[in-house]
Amino acid sequence: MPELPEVETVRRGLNQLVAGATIKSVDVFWNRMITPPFSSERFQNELVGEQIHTIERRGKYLIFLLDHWAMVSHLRMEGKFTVTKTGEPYEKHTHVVFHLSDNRDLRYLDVRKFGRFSLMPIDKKENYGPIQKLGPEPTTSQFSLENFQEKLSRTQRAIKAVILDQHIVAGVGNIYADESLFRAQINPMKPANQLNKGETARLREAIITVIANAVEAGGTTIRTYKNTLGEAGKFQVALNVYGKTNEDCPRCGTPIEKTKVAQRGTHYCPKCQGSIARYEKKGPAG
DNA sequence: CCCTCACCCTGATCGC
DNA sequence: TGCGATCAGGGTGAGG
Repeated sequence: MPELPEVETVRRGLNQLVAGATIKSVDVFWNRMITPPFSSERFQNELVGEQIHTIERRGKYLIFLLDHWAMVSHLRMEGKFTVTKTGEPYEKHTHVVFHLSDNRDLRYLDVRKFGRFSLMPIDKKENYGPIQKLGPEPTTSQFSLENFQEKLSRTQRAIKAVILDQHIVAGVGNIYADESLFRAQINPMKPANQLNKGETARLREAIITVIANAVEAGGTTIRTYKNTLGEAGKFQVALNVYGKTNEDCPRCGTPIEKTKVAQRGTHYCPKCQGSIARYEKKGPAG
């Protein structure tokens, strides 16, 4: 499940492997992967002869800068890139193949077919709606405390739902949301507008630190996948709560609990972060 | 505007 | 052993 650190790791790998290469032809095997306004047919045709100059990232989006086009790629849940020699048998779940002029393929694999590609004219790349709407990158210089505080004060949604919202801050997904809230010792269900100034500052720092540490570790690898870009991360050894249900909290030894917040599996320490009971909606017991 | 939830997909795992 | 139900969750869009 690629979040910012995994996508950044993929970006670095792609820049090493395919920057400078030229696209000879493109095969799309799952048409829905290519988003409007362009059909998959147009997508394939427009990319012929384009050189890949560099690959950028914004939030969880990859942006391939070509001669005339910016190709935006989102890996969603399970998207992966591989680089292989042309002619190697396609692995299962191969949906898009960029044949390069140097006898290699850049291949896109995605078990669940959630990933998406789209094309923007290079001079209008800033107009790509989904990226325009993103919140700041989670770095000290871009993610200001004042802006974060202002956003939190305007909603009573659960704080976890808010930090997963890409319009508030870009790049945080389910793993790093849980880890950041644990680090800041804040309950995931706490209404955002109930965080005091100290908690808000702590959470901002936690998000910045957790993401930066994960980028440095090359992301988190839950399952290994040979020869796949960005899947040799080491951050999983640093996880404190994500996927640790019933294991001892590394801070206080209390068993980690799992619940659902904003339709997402949510791991937290009931002692360090407090019980969720006081935030649960009243209703029939069950 | 604010918020919740279904949907898109497949594979792994769970309960019986 | 089989088999249906459930879970996994990023982003979008429908609808309350």
